[in-house]
Amino acid sequence: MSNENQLKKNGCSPSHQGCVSMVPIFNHLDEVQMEEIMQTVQSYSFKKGELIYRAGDTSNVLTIVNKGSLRIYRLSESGKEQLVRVLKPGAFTGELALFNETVHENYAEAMEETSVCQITRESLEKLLIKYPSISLKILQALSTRVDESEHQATQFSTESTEQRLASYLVDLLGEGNESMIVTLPMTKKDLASYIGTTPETVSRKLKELEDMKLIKRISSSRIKILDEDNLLFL
Amino acid sequence: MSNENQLKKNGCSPSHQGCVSMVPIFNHLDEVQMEEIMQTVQSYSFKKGELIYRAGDTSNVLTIVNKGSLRIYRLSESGKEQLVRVLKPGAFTGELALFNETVHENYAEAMEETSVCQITRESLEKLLIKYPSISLKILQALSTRVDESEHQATQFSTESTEQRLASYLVDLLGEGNESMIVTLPMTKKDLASYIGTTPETVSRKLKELEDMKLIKRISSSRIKILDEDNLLFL
DNA sequence: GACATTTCTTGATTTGTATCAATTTAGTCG
DNA sequence: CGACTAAATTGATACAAATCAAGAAATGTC
Repeated sequence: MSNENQLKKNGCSPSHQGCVSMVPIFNHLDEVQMEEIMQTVQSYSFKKGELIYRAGDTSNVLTIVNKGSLRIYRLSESGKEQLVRVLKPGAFTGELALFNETVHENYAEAMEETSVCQITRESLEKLLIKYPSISLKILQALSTRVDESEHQATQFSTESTEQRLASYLVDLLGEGNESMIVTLPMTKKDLASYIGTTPETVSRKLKELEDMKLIKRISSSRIKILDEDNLLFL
Repeated sequence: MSNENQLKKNGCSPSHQGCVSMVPIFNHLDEVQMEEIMQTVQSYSFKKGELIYRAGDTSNVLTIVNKGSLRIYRLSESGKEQLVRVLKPGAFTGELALFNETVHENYAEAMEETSVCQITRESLEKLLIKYPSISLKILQALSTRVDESEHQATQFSTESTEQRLASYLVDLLGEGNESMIVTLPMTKKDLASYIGTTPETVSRKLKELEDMKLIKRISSSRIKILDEDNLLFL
């Protein structure tokens, strides 16, 4: 942990109950088993802007988001920052350093007041042996992440900024959102970093999409999707 | 399997011995255990250009490369192809469709005469329960893949084509290659697709790097690295 | 609620890279 | 081996998006 002075450990708070019962990698187990896992899990909270870990740190814990959100980002060789993904409750990070006994390659930063649970390598390995279904859940999660990340890489290398922005908005919309209104979960600066462009270009492209009557900006962070099909068809 | 007529199944050939004893996810086990796994594994071979699977296919097997190489690529929404990675002996693919019981999102094509081993979901799940260390190996491999893919996405979004090409060449060089000569493992067309550019630009950038005395082209597919440090420092 | 600070937007300009077109080179096969 | 096909190179041009700069809006703070 890179900033021990800043975190609050609350070993027995009820908050990490949720942590176990809520996350996909554990919540398929029964009550007794989850109770057992709770004993092995530590809960911490971070204030906005605090780092859970940074690139280069060694670590032997898996970090699971309980409440709030984490910003996972990388720095390129030339020092530019790229937002890799945003972790919402139930998602985990730190698997690279954990499973490969190596250092972190990315940064995890609290985007708001955020509480996380951490489980050590030893505890997790014991659990994986005792409950192989947990392995399967983590394998599912990781293979999905590989897919998402490769999808993103493909978009970066083959699609225009406009297309990437448009499909990001449609992704945000998700299934069966009647209102057709999406709320941007991050600043435009982070959004730009996430889709691999600059804030200026995001601003301009949003205006273009609005001019084309594909979207309508409701407020600075709320956007109404007017024409989902043509957004994907750019 | 998308082209059953084209593949040759050779159930009892010695080739899939190697398949098990060679791959990182199994070769830490002892002889008897590997023998057991060999019983559950099927071996197939593919000719150059044949597809092992395509996007949209359902599948319940994990495919492990035994000999030869596979080209894993994706098509973007707009139909452009992007080379995601090249699988060499010991590497595996198909985990998304396997673990998530969903369809493939990418294509796997033999780059040359290639033999693979396949293991079904049922067999693998039994093995994972019996030998949890296999889970750990797969978790290691997948978390490394997530890291590599996110690294690539970050490069796409933050680095210039020239920098991406240069760091690709340095990556190819690897550790302790005395000769400082790398051999491109794919056509320039595939290389262009892999680093997210066009063949024309690859050609031009290689010339620029040569003009800068950072590399020297020996033959069409062999390149001598003259100045590793400055290649990374572009 | 007014001030300060960051974020966002808009404009003018530059630049990197894609695209199109034409050779040249390399690879393949009868 | 020469003919054919695909791959690679080179040049000219077009264009998307980054950069630089400045003002507007939003957000946070005392």
